[in-house]
Amino acid sequence: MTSEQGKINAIDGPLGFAQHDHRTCMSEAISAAEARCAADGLRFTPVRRKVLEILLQDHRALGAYTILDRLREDGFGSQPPVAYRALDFLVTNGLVHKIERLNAFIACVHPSHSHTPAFMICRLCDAVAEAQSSPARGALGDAARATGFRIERTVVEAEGVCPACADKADA
Amino acid sequence: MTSEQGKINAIDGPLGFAQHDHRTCMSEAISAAEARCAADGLRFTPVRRKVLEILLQDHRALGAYTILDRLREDGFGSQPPVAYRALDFLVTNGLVHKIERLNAFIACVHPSHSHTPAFMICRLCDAVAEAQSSPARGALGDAARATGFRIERTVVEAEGVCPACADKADA
DNA sequence: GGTCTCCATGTGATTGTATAACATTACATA
DNA sequence: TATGTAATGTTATACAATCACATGGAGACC
Repeated sequence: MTSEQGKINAIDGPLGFAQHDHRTCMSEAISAAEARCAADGLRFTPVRRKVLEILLQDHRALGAYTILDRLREDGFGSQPPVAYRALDFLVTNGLVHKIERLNAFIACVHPSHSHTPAFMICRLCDAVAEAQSSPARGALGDAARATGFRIERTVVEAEGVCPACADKADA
Repeated sequence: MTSEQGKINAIDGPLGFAQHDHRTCMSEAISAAEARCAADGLRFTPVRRKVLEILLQDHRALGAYTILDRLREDGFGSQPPVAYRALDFLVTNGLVHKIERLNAFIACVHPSHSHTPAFMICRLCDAVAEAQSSPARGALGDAARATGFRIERTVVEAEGVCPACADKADA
């Protein structure tokens, strides 16, 4: 992205740690989710859509009760299971990821293809960036094979300092 | 280290899924913790020792409130901060690890040298085995370098089925 | 020996996260 | 319209974590 356009397009802050055009990003993600659910015979109901929208709007990890508050503001049910069930659906179908370290949830940045996500979490500003990982190919995979453990799912989360916060610290 | 008879001398890799001599394992771990604290000028107080003993006894991940119950049984304070503060100390100094996926804690199997632990968690019996990892050397490390993210700590946890439970399923 | 300070411990209260159990509604389709 | 199923709603509660503040002991210092 060019420097001039970067400024213009960077209306809504970082996707992970980088600037991006947020308006199109959000509508595209919703469309992708609709397509995905239609293709797989899943029901993209109002609550589920709303929860995904909430997560896409902020583009950061939100706790379940923050999500619940926003659901209430929009006239949906306000009891915990309402949020948790929607989150379950979205996580199960790869549209949202849970950040275990934060007990929080974040919209997936490329929900189209199945993947093994890894996350970088800034301990100063709580920004979260999604990356790829393949932990089953490294030392962990070796250990699993050696002991006969069958890996079904992995959690890979790195905690540290994002570029923006590192710059601030320098200044 | 000198086990009297050969029945269970299997001090092999992932302690979680393998048999091992538990009595010596426990006393050795406590001694190691004592030595470590003495060397670093840390206070290995009764509560902290007790919490480590509780975790070593079970050799599995325990929730904070389970630990708290056992502390109470042994005459220690019974309010959450008592357990959490001891756990903070033990985690900070590498004697105990937190399993984010389970919101639970487990004693480290080799607290002597600093390391980047990875865990294999059986979703059927909740057994946890500790292994080594080096996620900063793989795809995650590449992503971090590319974006300028400075990794300080990583969480690597694999969920799946342990050998014992897989055998049961076959039978 | 005093006393001061630091740190650990203890307690009560509160906030946040997650699920159990059950009632009701919406929807497809037979 | 009747029926089965999935989704939603509600109450209540269990589990996880932190805040605020009081107490007490060990060591440093005069």
